[in-house]
Order: sequence, then structure tokens, then C-alpha cells
Amino acid sequence: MPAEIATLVAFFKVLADATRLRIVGLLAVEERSVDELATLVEVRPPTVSHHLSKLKKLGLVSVRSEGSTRWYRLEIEAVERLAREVLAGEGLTSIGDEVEAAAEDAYALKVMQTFMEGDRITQLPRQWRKKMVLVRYVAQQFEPDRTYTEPEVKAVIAPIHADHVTLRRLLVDVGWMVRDKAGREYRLNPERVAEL
Amino acid sequence: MPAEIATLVAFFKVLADATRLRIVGLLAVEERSVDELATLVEVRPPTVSHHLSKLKKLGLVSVRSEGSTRWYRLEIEAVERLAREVLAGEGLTSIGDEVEAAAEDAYALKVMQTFMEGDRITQLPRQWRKKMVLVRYVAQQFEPDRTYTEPEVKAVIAPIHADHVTLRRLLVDVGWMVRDKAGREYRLNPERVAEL
DNA sequence: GCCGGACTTCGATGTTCATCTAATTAGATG
DNA sequence: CATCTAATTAGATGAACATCGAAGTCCGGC
Repeated sequence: MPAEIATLVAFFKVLADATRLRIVGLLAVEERSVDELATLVEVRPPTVSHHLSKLKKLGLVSVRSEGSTRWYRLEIEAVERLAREVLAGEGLTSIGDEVEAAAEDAYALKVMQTFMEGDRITQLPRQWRKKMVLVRYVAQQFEPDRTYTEPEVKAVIAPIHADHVTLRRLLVDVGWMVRDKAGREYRLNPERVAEL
Repeated sequence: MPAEIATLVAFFKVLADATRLRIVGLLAVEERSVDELATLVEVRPPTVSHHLSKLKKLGLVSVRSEGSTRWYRLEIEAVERLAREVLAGEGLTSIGDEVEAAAEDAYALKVMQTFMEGDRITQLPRQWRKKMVLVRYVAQQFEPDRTYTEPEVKAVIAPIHADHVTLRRLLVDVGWMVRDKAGREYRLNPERVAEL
């Protein structure tokens, strides 16, 4: 399970309050009634009720009724399970992957909107990552499984951007395009076509 | 170190926001500029700046300037150190102890204010824990290191509360008071005087 | 030395949320 | 049944805060 962002936020949010944390701390020692908690943390009973309902919604506490008194206790296993799940190993990096996968396209789109007009690149950005977006776009204009002579390469790139020499060099540097042994013809690198 | 409550709250609070969590997730993968982050999480750069400054204040991210671009990256060690500290063993129960030690007196005071008038117990509460506060008070009226006959016990308790029989029985049940072998004389339990 | 881009700071706005009082429900007691 | 106590719910208030646009700062290029 990749730890849903919403789950993580909910978990952190419920613990991101001093009063609630102190209640949790007290319940970690032994079970307590609402009234006791209210006195111990120095807030009014309704406030304690409010906090307990939030904790209960996450399953962090449970209740036992005895007469009109309600004894709350901490579900320690639940707390530890959630905590471990949240902070375990690459819990955070997995969020990164999730977000990235969902938003990388949007990022590319924005870069292209900024540095292109129609099908032409108006200007090459200085930042490497942005430049790569455009280089990828150019690479996509070539067909896989065929070779191009240098004039043919120029014929593809020049309509997109005046500085076709720089772009061709970038394509090779990045590895999306390769030259044959003679250094006379170009073609898309078959091993990296999948990235495009 | 017992994990200050304020520290815990600060830690949870900074992670208790979806946008901030996604930023952290992205930075966990690799370093990013403000602009990239803004595009990826779909908020404006000022908002990203705002979040990054909060993360920086906790030392969770660091910056590297390159021209006018600022590359942020996650301080993974710091995150893990904090996380470990937060979840270390009985992290939560230690909060309990802290709060309890600081507030137990206040609790006893409130119970006594509710169920006593001056030096007299007006009514015995039904809740065990509250009852114990008053029984402790009664126990404190006896001197350690001496014995009391039953009439003498009555002489101590009766001015405090009419139902001296119930209170005497509670004192014995709880273990703060013991009877000698003959069952004729009472005295404070020397092994538990420290609790009073 | 001015322009453009990346970033931060400022000020305003709207939402979320902890807290309170007052009113309500539900149990126990006489 | 009337009453008292414990707890929850409802409603109101105020503070914290995420977000934005606008203005300010800082850097590199022409």
C-alpha cells in the first residue's frame, strides 16, 4: 500500500494540536473519563468531546460506557500501525512518485506553453529540466526505425527552432539520438525510444 | 530527551497539509526549483515559497542558489531524526507522564473544591478516582508511626464527614491503612505512606 | 545600466478549526 | 417522575493559516 496522501494528512492533522496530543498522552497511560481529561488539560468538557470525536474517527481511541460516564482509552496498536505505515522507509518518497507521475505532464505542458508559439520554439530556456521538455518534443518529431542524413535532420528541426545545430547536439548529448559509425547519419536511439 | 510537546506539535503541524506533503514528496525524489514545484503541485510560486519557508524553519529542507534559481532539497536525515524522536518507544506515554505530573495536583484541587466545604466533605463522589482524592485527604489527617483505636479513628474522621464507617473501610480497602493482627487497632500502612 | 526572469515579501481574503456557552440527551438516584 | 450528573450537540467567536495578486529584491544577459 503506497500510503494515500489524504490518509497521511489526516493522521498528521489529528496530532497537530497541543491539546489533542496531551489527551493522547494521558490516554496512553490509562483510561480516562471526559471530565478527568477536561480537568487535566484545562479545557471545558465540550472541547474534550470535540477532540475525542476526532481521535475516534481515526480509530485512535475507543470508548467504554459505565453508567453515564464514558471511559476512553488509546488504541495503541492503531496508533503504532498508522505511525509505522506513515513513516516507514520510503513512505515519503513514494508520495513523490505519486505526485510526480500525476503532474509531470502538466509541467511539460506549461513549459511548452511558455517557450513555444504554435509549433515553434520561440526561445530555449536556460534551466536544464525545462530544456529537456523541449528537446523531448523535438525528438518526438522524428520517426523511429529510420535514419536521417544531416540535411534531413535540419529539415525536421529548423521549422521548429532556428538554432537547429544546438538542438541536434542536445539530442545526441542526451542520448535520444545517435550517429552511425561513419558519423554521417542520425537516427533515434532504439533503446530509449520508450522514454519519448 | 522526553520529546517536548511543542516540538511534536510543530512537526505534525508542518506535515499536516496536503500541498506541503506533496512538496516534501517531490523533494524526497530529487532537488527542485520553486517554479517546478509550483507547476507540479498546481499552486502559485508565492504559495510554494510560503510552504518552503515553513519547512526550512524546521530544518526539513535546505537551499542551494544557482543564479537566480533556488534549488531546494529534502534533509532526509533531519526528517528521519525527527520522526524517530517522535515515535521512539514510549514517546506518547512519556507525554502522558509529563502532563499528568503537571496537572494531577490541579485535578485533586478541583475535586476537593467540588466535594468539600472548608475542612468537611459534603458528599462522597461516585467515581472511583474522585473518591480516591478525598480518601487520600482523610488519610493525610492521620499521623504515621502511631496506632489508633477504633474510637480514635472515628474521632479523626467524623469531623470531616458523617459517614466515618464508609471512609474507614475505604482506607483499609485501598491499603493506606492497616489493622493489627488482633483487629483492634489501626495505623497508616508504613509501606505506602510515601504515596500520601 | 537597464530588462527579464526567479524568487520572496506584503497585504488581503476566505476557510478551517479550537474553544467557549447554552441547550439537549441519556443514566442514575431518591 | 423530578432531579442531578456526565456527556454530546449546536451555534458563535476568534485565531491561525493557505492562497492569491501585487510589489519588491536579486541575479544574469544584452
